[in-house]
Amino acid sequence: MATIYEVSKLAGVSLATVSRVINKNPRVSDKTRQKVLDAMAELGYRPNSIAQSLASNISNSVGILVSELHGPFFGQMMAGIESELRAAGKHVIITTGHSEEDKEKDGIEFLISRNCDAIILHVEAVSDAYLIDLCKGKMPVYFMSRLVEGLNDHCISLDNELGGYLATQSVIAQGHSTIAYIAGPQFKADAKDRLAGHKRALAESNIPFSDTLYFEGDFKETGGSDGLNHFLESKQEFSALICANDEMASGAITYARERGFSLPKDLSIIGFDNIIFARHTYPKLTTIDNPVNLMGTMAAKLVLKNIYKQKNMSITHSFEPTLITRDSLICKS
Amino acid sequence: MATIYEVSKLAGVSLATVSRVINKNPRVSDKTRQKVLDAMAELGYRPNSIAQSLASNISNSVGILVSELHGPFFGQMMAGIESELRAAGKHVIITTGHSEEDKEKDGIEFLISRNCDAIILHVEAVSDAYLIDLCKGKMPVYFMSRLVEGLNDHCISLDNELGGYLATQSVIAQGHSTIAYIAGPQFKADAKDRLAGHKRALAESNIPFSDTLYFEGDFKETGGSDGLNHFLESKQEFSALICANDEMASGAITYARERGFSLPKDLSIIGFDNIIFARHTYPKLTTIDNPVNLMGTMAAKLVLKNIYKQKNMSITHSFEPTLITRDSLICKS
DNA sequence: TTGTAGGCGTTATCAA
DNA sequence: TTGATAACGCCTACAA
Repeated sequence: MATIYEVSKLAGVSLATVSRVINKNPRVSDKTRQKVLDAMAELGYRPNSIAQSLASNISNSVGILVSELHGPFFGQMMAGIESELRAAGKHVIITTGHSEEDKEKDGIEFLISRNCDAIILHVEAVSDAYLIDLCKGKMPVYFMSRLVEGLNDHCISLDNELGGYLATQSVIAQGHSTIAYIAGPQFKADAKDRLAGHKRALAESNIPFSDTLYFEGDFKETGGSDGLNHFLESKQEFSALICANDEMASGAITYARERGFSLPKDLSIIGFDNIIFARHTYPKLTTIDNPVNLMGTMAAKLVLKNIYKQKNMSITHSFEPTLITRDSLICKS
Repeated sequence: MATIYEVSKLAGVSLATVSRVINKNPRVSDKTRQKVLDAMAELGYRPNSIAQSLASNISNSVGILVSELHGPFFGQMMAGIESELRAAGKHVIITTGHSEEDKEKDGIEFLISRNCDAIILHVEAVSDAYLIDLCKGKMPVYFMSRLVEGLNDHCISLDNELGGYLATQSVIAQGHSTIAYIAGPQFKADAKDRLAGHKRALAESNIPFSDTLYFEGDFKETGGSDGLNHFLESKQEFSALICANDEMASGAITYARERGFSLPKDLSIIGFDNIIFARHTYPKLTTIDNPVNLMGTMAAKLVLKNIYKQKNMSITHSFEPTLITRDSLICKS
């Protein structure tokens, strides 16, 4: 592979001049620039990004930590981040945390050791205190889908409490008053917030929150089936089921049918996140939209603005969920 | 951040010695090694991976190009690749090609300019000739889910023809003889192979292939609904529908119900890929399993073996699809 | 507008 | 077993 040195020789100019045209420094005469460009083309020259990084202390890469690489939620998020960053010539280094504290810390270490210019984290298991500490370090850190106290400027987050409220309010509006709730893992902030919103909506309508109609799931399909099974075993009456995410709602729908339910007549179900697949359940899932793709691009813009000093980036830190009405939630008969 | 130089000073040894302990070179006395280790700990030293890369010409990163970051198929694939590579201390740089020739080439360029040690490609739009040419270059290249003529050692692929055959054979075995087929985009090799398998099974049972029962979809949900709509409009009779992937099958299922079908009684449907969600359609989707996650780890192992010279890596280049029986395919009544 | 020279933090080749 | 010292390919004052 040709180096800057060979280009300079062929073009008959100095290293510095070649470097200038590579970096689009305007202080080069058009004539010289053309000579250099020609030489680069002739040699098939490509800058060595590693050497650039070492010399400039900028790696043009941003680290991303997500819980999982698969799954509709993270897919949308990564797609949003990557497309925005890629368009700016930055690349993403992606790793996973699997929602486990050790693995998340491990992943962060990994990213830091890779000399990213910044890292965007979707962490769930690690504590706020740890993150606050992390932010004191040299590596710029940003958070997706998580609001860390005192670090608002570093966060792109969804108002999960409002989403939880919206879901429950919609259910109540359809005349339901016996409502089961399958929550996400309560060590996850968004799961906790959604539950809080649920309780607020309940309280607002003077419906007591009942422990026997509450189940803590795992945010996966199994959480939905396990939860529903739990409620069914307990012989509680309920006409609606709220799931803290769409995967659990899918699991619940599938399981409900296995148990002989006719949906949505026998049971109304609402989800959360509006993953792509939500419109392909039967009945089509009524859910709360989580604009995670948009939030991904926003996180990327935040990095572009703060780290790479790009202008004209208007940042929205906080997003609001909205109700998506489909067929799985109907009036209580 | 501390450098190797500061460590050497604190430990009272030379740069070279510190470098040796970093690289686990055994030609260092235990005593010296300990001194160095202590110094590193005291300074919180972390090797600068960029400098390492520049000096050693190894970046410890492998580039991945997938069509999309979202979507159940690519999620599984990336998860497989990443977990295997990450365990070996390598990192992945992920970018997208969107199944468009220009963008795929662009992504490959991008990855090459990033000095990856190798790249793993899931490309669909680019020609075999281009890939063969690419392989002549300096960058080691591997292919996921695609068999390039003459580059078998570089490929991890699925026998799509067999999968297509299996699907159709299963449908025929259930007594169906009027069978509609929604294919994937025919510029994609796997879509073409699946169709070939379909035709072979048809021929084997002396069922003529009918153009009027063929539709070329887009591998997305819309392909399923569009295709089914097309067949319905054409007033053809058919008792079974084969979709070349699960997303299209989902779309078809949803659309069939909108058109008043009772599934699977009125229409049997089979998919391909066995994405996670396939068990949550209604009826649960009978499909062909595509072990893409496993194939991802295999691609990673291939790189680990060939590029990073890891031992004990047994490689399987070719995978076989299997039938997954659920509820969407039943006997012709 | 262009060139010179030092430095970025390691690895690797020789010697010792 | 250890230590000098020259790469690695590029950026960036500083000088001209």
